[in-house]
Amino acid sequence: MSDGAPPIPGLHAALMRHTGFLINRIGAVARKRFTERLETLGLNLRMWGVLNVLDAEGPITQHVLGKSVGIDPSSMVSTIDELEANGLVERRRHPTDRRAHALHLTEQGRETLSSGRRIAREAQDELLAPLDASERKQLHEMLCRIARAADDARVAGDELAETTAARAV
Amino acid sequence: MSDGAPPIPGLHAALMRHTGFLINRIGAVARKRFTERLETLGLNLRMWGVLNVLDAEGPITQHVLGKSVGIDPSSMVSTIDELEANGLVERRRHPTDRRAHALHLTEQGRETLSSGRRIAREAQDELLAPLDASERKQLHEMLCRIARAADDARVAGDELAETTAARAV
DNA sequence: ACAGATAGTTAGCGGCACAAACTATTTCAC
DNA sequence: GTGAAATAGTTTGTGCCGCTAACTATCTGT
Repeated sequence: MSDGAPPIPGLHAALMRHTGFLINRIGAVARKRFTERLETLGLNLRMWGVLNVLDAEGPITQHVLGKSVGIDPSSMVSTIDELEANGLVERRRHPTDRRAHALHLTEQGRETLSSGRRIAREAQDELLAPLDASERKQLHEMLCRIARAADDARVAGDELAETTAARAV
Repeated sequence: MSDGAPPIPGLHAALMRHTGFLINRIGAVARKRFTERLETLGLNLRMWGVLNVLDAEGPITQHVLGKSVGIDPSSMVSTIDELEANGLVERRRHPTDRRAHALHLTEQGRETLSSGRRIAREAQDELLAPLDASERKQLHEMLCRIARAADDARVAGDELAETTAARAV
């Protein structure tokens, strides 16, 4: 650091070589930045994900919601607790299943979501600043494929585990 | 869930739209998988990063190493502790600065690193399976640009903070 | 020689993902 | 129908990780 030119940059070439490292690192930065911005709305990442899916899917249960956002059931409890305390979501009675809740987005929830979307757009523009429009599209498409494949593998792994467990019984 | 076809996939469209969400999600999956595999070598992610940079940069101090890998000084202590306990790294005397350690990679460290590289290659191939060679190259190049920009912003932010602090004094 | 910066260490906090155990309810097999 | 197993939600606890603050030892600049 005392040398004139920095002998070692913040990101070392030996690590930049690995695509996995880059994704991991960028993901961490993106998460951190976006989390900071969401705080201005009283939201965290999980709450933001919940609002999005809830808006798209109408009233659903915590279980299904958790699957869609990638939150396990126990973490879902506190997430919904907070959202409900802030008046963004309501736990209503499920029409047919008395074990389950039907989660409803409130009007305020919808408003907060739309503010969140603006913040998300800003954060994304900032993150993808080095890319032009067509590159962003390419990147997005490739990431979609990777995410799908990774999720398929996860689901397949789950089913395999279940099958194995069943076989063991 | 009781419907025949799954009404909601593991990754919901409302979230897949956001590139930031995808990067974040994929980063988490990649991290998790790679971490599991590294366990077979008795390594975690931070230790793996340290070995890589140490191999590339020869003996350096913990401070400089931390900057390169993205580990803060306090976390670096336990990381090096573990590596030293496993005989992969040695804390030797720094030739000119008695406060600092000169970190050396041992022969065993080099061997473990090369096993780690094989594991990293496998994990990367698995993650990027949906992409062909030219797409992987494109993706990598774009991610490099994003990571550089993000890191530059971070450094600039640090310097701004320092300047502001200095001005305040 | 003294003030301030720097390298390393220790301790502790807060957030998060995950697992285990529990209650209430539903579903399925018989 | 009735009992067994599965499911929705909740509570509690555990371990990891990144971060901060405080401390000692040493270096640097004037």
